[in-house]
Amino acid sequence: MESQRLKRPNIKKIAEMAGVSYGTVSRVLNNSPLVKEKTRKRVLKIIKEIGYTPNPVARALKNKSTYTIGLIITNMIYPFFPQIVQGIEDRAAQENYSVIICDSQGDKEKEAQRLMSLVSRRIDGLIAAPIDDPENNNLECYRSVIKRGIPIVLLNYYLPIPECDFICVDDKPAAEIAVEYLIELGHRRIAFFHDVFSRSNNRLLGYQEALRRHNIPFDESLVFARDVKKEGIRLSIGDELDGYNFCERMLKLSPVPTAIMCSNDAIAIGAYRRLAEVGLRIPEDISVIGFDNVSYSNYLYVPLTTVSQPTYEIGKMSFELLMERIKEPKQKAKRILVQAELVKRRSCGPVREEEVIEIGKGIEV
Amino acid sequence: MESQRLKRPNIKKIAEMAGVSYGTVSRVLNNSPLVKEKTRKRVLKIIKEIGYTPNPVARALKNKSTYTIGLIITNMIYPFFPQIVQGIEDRAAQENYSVIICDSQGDKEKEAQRLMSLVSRRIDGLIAAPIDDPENNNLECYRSVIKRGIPIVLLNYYLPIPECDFICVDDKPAAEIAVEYLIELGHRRIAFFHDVFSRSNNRLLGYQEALRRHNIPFDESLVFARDVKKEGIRLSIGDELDGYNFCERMLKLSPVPTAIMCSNDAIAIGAYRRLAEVGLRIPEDISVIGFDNVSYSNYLYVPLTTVSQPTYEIGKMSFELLMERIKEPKQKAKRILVQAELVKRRSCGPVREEEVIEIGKGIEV
DNA sequence: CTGTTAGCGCATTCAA
DNA sequence: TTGAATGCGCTAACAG
Repeated sequence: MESQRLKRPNIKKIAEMAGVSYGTVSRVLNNSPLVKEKTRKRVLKIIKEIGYTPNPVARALKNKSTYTIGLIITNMIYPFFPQIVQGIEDRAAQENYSVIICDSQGDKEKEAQRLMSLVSRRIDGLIAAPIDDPENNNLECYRSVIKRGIPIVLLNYYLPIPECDFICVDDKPAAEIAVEYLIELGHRRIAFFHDVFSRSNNRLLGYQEALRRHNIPFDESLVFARDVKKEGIRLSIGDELDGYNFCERMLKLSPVPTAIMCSNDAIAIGAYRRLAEVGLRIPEDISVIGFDNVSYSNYLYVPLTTVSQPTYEIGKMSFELLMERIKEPKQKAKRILVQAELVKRRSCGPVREEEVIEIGKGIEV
Repeated sequence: MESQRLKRPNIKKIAEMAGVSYGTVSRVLNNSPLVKEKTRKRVLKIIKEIGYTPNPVARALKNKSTYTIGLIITNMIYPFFPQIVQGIEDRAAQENYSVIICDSQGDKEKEAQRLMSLVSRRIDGLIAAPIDDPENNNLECYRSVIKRGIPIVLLNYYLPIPECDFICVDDKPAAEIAVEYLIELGHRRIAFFHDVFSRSNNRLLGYQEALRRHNIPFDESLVFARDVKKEGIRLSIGDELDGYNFCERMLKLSPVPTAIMCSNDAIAIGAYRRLAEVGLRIPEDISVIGFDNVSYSNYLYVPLTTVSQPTYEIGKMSFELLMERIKEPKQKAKRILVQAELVKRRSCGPVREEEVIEIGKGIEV
């Protein structure tokens, strides 16, 4: 049963070798000023010589702090997350924290299981992107984490728990700026392609706000979304297909919209594909804007204008938020909205003069 | 200094409430048969009532096993990794293991630092995708991990440490099959676009092997690679630009190759872009094959034929390899090569009859 | 400044 | 079948 781990030197061994008590070694390790410089030097020398590192497990048992945080995300595959994780991990490493990664894969049971596992592991804090579904999330589980005294920084999706900090990109103005850009180019009939996340609702709000500001009536038939009731909540994987399908449906509208605002780049690339099949040129016939600025968006056959989120930075900030809260557990919860930025490339152009778009001369498929 | 953690019930508390000694509670927790059924029931009831979970920190201190593994990868952003991580994490969770994630970002110092941190945390094992550079890796650090008695499963890049297991996609035959497919379509002048990883050397080998088998002489001028000496080893980020540049250079060749084998999809999309600019049609004028089968590859303006690696499965397998080794530390190291698969889409077609390709009628850029 | 010692929560051995 | 006691490696309080 006992694992085959090698016997590692411990504090007693060091003490013995240095000819001091192990309390003294502990003081050296913790930079206590109550050690004579000479003794400290001697102890440090021995420590270096045999490559001793204090056992964090024992330390954690004593201190009730594991120097470990949990990170739970909805899906690594979604291109938003890897950089976030990178930002968190990088910042955490600087502070000697380790990050336990958990991927709920959008599955409520998995999320609950991971949450309990993390709690039982005595993590010092949690950064969590909860499952983005108001009707089917693990709110109570998250509450119980807080009740256990473990601070939480929420990412992307807010849960109504007053003790939690929250960080997210400010989607509404981001989308608003993007749509406004289209309007300035003369577009008035702008479609909106939706994914299943509530964040894209905020983007929709931004879209509507931009229209309102320019006195363009909101036309619900221009908003395309997956039918969650029929198809169930699925993760973002496969948004390309959604974009493709939305576009197909959109092209049956009359008149055809002259621009599309997509709630992510995967949707945009799906739309691109359908437009190409049908022979519509971007941006001459139709303009497209994406969201996320994924790496390939600049290399589509027409480089995509898209909204860029500072993902690495968000990761870094969320770790810093968590640190603050670990240090000051009682401070008022913060809600941080990060500004995104419109990256203008070639997929948007002035609206066409003529209204009628001819369809059907496209690439053979 | 002491963190504000809530006092959690411990084994003594349970014992007290159940009216037994805490040794008995421990036995219940560890499914010892030396407990009367009635006592067990009573104890379990109390445990459930107050939601007690044993403290894994204390347990680890006692058992010398933390039920934690380390995972170190070269870069989350590289699309290969997220699914690997997902596979590992998912499988680990099933076995009650936690995964500490580390991202070296291709930086040798970071990798060394993470490695030491992981070791000092007493992880039970390590899955590592080491920095892929024969002249500048942390071989000695990895050796010292092994010396500490911590087993390692190597991912992607083999380090000459006999105790390490190894798992990777079998790149050579994968590329070979892809190139063979092009040859069967009649192509004889096939370019190869390289990234900076040693794995793509194996793909190059596969390319050469396929040529050899069909008596096509290898022409070095058809192989395009970034000049690592001049530009330094950089991570895969930005491969799109490489693909674009390679393609630009390739198009100056005379005669222009009729097909391109790319060592990843990002390179392929960059090549696509350049081909579009110049008005070359895929696959009528030129065929393209990628590698990785990233999610968008099916949605390029011509769906990309590409080599698909079972990434999630590889993650899962690497965890299982590690488990085996933790249980049987002395067994002979395994080296597993996973087969990849060619996904045929629309980017490849029969070679053109005429040899001369006209360039310059492309999309205005 | 330094040595001694009492736990942290648990698994396990030894008695009973 | 159960209780008592020891120690895992460390920190911190106390005593000197």
